[in-house]
Amino acid sequence: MENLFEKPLVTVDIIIFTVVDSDLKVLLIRRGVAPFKDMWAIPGGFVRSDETLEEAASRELVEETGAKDIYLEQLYTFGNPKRDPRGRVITIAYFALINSENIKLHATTDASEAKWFSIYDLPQLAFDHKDILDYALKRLRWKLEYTAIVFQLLPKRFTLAQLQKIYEITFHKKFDKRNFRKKILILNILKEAGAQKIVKHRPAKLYSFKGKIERIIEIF
Amino acid sequence: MENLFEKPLVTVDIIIFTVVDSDLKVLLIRRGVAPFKDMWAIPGGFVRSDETLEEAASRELVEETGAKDIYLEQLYTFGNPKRDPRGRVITIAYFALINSENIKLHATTDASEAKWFSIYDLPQLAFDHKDILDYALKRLRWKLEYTAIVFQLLPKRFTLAQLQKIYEITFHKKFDKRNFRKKILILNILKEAGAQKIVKHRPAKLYSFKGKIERIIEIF
DNA sequence: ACAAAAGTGTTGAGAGTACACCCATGC
DNA sequence: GCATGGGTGTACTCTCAACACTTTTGT
Repeated sequence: MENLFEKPLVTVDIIIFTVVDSDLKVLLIRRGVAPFKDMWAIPGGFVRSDETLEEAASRELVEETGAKDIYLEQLYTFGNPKRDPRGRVITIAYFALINSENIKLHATTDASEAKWFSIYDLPQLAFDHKDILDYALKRLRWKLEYTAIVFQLLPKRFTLAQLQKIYEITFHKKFDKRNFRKKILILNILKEAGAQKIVKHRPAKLYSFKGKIERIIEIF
Repeated sequence: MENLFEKPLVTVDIIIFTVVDSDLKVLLIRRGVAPFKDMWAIPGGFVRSDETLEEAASRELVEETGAKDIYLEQLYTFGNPKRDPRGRVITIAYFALINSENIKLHATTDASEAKWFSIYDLPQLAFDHKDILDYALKRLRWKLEYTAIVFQLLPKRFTLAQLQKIYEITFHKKFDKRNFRKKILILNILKEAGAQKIVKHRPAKLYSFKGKIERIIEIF
């Protein structure tokens, strides 16, 4: 009866999404220890007693990617008593969006153990991490549809084609170019920011996101 | 350094909403012990080591209201290290929707200590429970707007006026009767289910929700 | 001149909004 | 017959989806 109220371990896991090479990717790490040794897993770690959950997630994010000031949002808390064979571990999952520019700057952390995987071509995952990832993907799609979160996946200046590409990748379907551009531009959230250089075809206009990002994302 | 990784306590808290007397209400309990003795708080309790988080929430729900098979959904996890003055307590908040019929059946649990409060007229709350409640209300509004969750707040058979009333209460504004009815009926999710009796005016048609509730609610 | 991607408008269908009167019942 | 809430239709606006050709640049 006593251990019925035993304290669980509490971790945060972070699903880190990015779009590179026309593909939606997620960062996974290879486990060095049992259980699930050598399998791929979502990065995470224990919550320290002096930090908030968001601080814990943010700290793990910096440890894995070196990237600071990244969009981070709490996803869901997974607490099935059997999810970790070693004992009760409750994990608060976060998801993070990082743009391809930041990746290139910081891809050097522990490179032998961390790798970007296409969301459409995943290895087998440790624990219940496949469920967590499925949930994260659902949330990402929803957020792209109903909020202005997409700009977290883009560099400061981008073309409308890049923007459209992100939607096509995450929703796994094509959109009509004219309708897409009309829909975005009518929102009046972009401002023109010069033009591409050094391309071997007609250079596209560059845009940047006008609003304070926080303001628009707060739809939820 | 050792207690930096001390295990936190983990609780679930449940925000239980209902609509009665043309008002949106939430169930609160009066605390019998310090800290915040005699203040009102969201019901909750510790997660046992053999149960899932949802089972813990469901168990607390039964303990507070006696009601089973109630709609329950995970809301958010609150883990600020200072949220409980006694030490680190992480709480996974759930929210539940219960219809007024069920309330009347089970309002007898520990009645001196539990009470329904209008969401628009709340007492001061213990801990960070006001934040949790604000968050729950946002989620409820969002869900009402974009999912078929409203039927969880209604008895099996209901009138369109009752349905409209719930929207007016939670969004705190009036809707046009003709447009509202058109919008609902065109969705083709209701079926007629007889008529009211014993009313002192023209009796309204009763409707019931056609779909499997789970199917439609899964929008998120 | 050709390859490659950028850029641009119109039409039709459906959804949302505004708005006011008659109907069925109990007393 | 009157008080109470129930029930109904139309016209306008706006948003969304379908659809194909011209423009600019580098080679």
